[in-house]
Amino acid sequence: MVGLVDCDNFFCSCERVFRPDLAKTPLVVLSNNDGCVVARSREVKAMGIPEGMPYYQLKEKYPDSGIVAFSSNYALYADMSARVISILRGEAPDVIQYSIDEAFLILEGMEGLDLHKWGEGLCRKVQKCTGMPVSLGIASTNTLAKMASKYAKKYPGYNKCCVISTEEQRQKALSLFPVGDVWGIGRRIRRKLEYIGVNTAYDFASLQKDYVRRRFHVTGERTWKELQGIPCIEIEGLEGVSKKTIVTSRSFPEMIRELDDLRSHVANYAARCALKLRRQNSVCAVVTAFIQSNHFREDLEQYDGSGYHSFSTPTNTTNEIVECAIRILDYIFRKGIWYKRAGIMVSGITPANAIQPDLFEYCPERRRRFSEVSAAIDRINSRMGADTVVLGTQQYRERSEDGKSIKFVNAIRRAMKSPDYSTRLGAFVVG
DNA sequence: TCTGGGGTCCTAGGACCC
DNA sequence: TCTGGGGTCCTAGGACCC
Repeated sequence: MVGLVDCDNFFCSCERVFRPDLAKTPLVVLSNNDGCVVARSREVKAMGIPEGMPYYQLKEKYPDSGIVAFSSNYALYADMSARVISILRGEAPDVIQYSIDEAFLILEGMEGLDLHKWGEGLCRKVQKCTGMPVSLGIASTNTLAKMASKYAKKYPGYNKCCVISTEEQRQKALSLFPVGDVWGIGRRIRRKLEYIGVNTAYDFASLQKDYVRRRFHVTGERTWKELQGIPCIEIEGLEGVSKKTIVTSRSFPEMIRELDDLRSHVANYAARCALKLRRQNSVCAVVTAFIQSNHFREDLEQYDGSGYHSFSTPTNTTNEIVECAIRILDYIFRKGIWYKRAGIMVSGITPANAIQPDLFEYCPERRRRFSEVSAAIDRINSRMGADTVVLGTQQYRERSEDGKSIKFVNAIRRAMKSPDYSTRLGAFVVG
């Protein structure tokens, strides 16, 4: 059997752990730049407010709702996630973290145990030790465990833990479950299925295997099998697995038209990608940069530009990746466009300890020096705080009216961020 | 005025190889 | 005029997930 632990309204619950006064208050957490709603408390969901609603629309449509909004506080969420996972590791035979707020539990060697009772106890313990409310689904496959966790979340009668172990339970669970809520069935496939009269997970599981294979390919067939109770979807954990592509991209709080300002953003995203590469001990062979106009503003000229560059010898140094990104930016930049978003992607990722140098162009001395600079930057920033040391191009400049003085400013708007309660002592110092 | 960010896998089709 | 068979690698686009 496998279990799936899912934190309830994770981001909102993180905020509530340190603000118990908001336990019953409708709560939302916003995306970068306080753009749109990315997490909703139970009360907000009950009001029918959809995920992804722009924050300004929320304020317009629900002016007196008493909804409290938070900017996203990723340091807090990452730390709360680690706390929950560490409790799970102490209780379950094996734990695979699947996302920031979910983990699969491999429940081998627990035959004969009352799994429901065990699960209830586990959820209680997580809540007690971390303050995080979680729901647990237990079944014979990952897809069924996911389904069970949704039942556990939805119906208080399960007391946070739902087990699907008998054939009878499986059939009942399937027949009451909307097909679009099945893990692996997204919007597109749901529409196709509903068109042919398949509305529940039970309907889907009742289709002929060959038909499912033909219409929905291997991925659809796997989901179909998992619903029958035949495990065939492997889970890869978050930890230790090297990413194959790494992206850093952001929307800007305001639109930008100057190349100079775009450069600061692009340099920062490139530096961030380089850091992520070094953290997983990798190098990349390809850097891609892209810039986009504001797609919501149909009245303005639209432009999506992108370009890439391949290194003859793969690298992870900040200097090289930033330099390369800026060069691409200069090439794809078009004057007169109001830009709203930019990003950097690194790909062609391989282990840093197995670099294949270019036969003719590789300059070991140059590379060695850049590597040392990056290593020094990492050491300083890990001790003194992120971005204590950055390259000159990474600084966000704001010119004064007369153009004489330059001020360095923050790039992302987070007007309603909570303090970093669990990771900075200073968070508790008033004033 | 204000609209997020980061990933993976699969398939089809083209290029190329022997 | 006739024109095989089998395979790999790469890429773009689609679909999904959180």
